Amino acid sequence: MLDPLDDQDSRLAIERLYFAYRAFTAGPDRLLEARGLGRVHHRILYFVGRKPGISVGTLIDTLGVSKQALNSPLRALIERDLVIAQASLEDRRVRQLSLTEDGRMLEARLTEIQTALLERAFAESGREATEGWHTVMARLATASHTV
Amino acid sequence: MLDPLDDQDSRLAIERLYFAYRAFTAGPDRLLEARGLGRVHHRILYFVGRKPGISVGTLIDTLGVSKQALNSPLRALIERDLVIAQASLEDRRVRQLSLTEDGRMLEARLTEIQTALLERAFAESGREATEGWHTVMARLATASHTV
DNA sequence: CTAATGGGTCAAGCATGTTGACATGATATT
DNA sequence: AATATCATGTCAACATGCTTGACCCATTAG
Repeated sequence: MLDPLDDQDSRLAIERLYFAYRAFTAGPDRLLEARGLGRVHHRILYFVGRKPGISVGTLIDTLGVSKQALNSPLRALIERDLVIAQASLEDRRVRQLSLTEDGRMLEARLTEIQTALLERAFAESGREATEGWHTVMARLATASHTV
Repeated sequence: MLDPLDDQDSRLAIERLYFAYRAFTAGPDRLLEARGLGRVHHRILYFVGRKPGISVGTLIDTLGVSKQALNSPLRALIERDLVIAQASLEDRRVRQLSLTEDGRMLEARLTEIQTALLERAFAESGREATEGWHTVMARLATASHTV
């Protein structure tokens, strides 16, 4: 086990996570802003890219927003031909969302910005540190369920 | 050097950072909401706690918001006797901010929530992983300056 | 004395979120 | 066939939190 962290160490960890996250979102934010898009659009692009054919309802649950909050940015993405909605074959009430070619390109660029940042930090830190990072982050990422 | 990350690994890292940060802010958010306070209030409490006697202008720069955006939440904290503003002795235009006893207590509780989360993840991950986490995060946290 | 500075405040505007209510078409139930 | 339920879309009203612009006061610098 570890020694208990003193106040200084705790705050150091808090600040590192805080500023790391800021750095992590700053790049995509700039690119999105140039197109008149925001973080919601980014999250939509990301999750639709992750799960092509995802339904609107599932997307709402994933993002944790109301359908009204989702509607406007989603419509914007569809109008810009970044996302396409197709009625499901099994249940035609359900609209299945997926990225268009343009959508895939934009999503890839956004993800790449973040990937580059992470990859660089990993490369500079070495394999062991990278593995440690993943170990800790995996626990943190699931902490919300257990608290 | 590391092998270049494939798409899967990159997305895993992105998602871990995303969800870890969500878990990290969820606890304080709940406590703050119960008092009618928001994240801005938290950040003010945090940075004033970090740098007692900090001026309003410096706080504005640190948080990266306009003075109008800072004004209302700061006033709320002062009215609730969590923060106290005193004219500087050298320059009486400058208001030096610090936490009251109540402010220190609330700030400590908020920080403790995050500390507990981090400390637990560190403890479960072991010393080496914790060091690796710090190594990577330190680089990420400063990445914004170099990009 | 005058200009610049630190800070406060009012106003208008925009973005993003919420809840409520209602519409529509498709599927499920009886 | 009639009806209920479901997935989704949309309009409206409202709250919040941010922005910029403009103007104020008190204090300090020149």
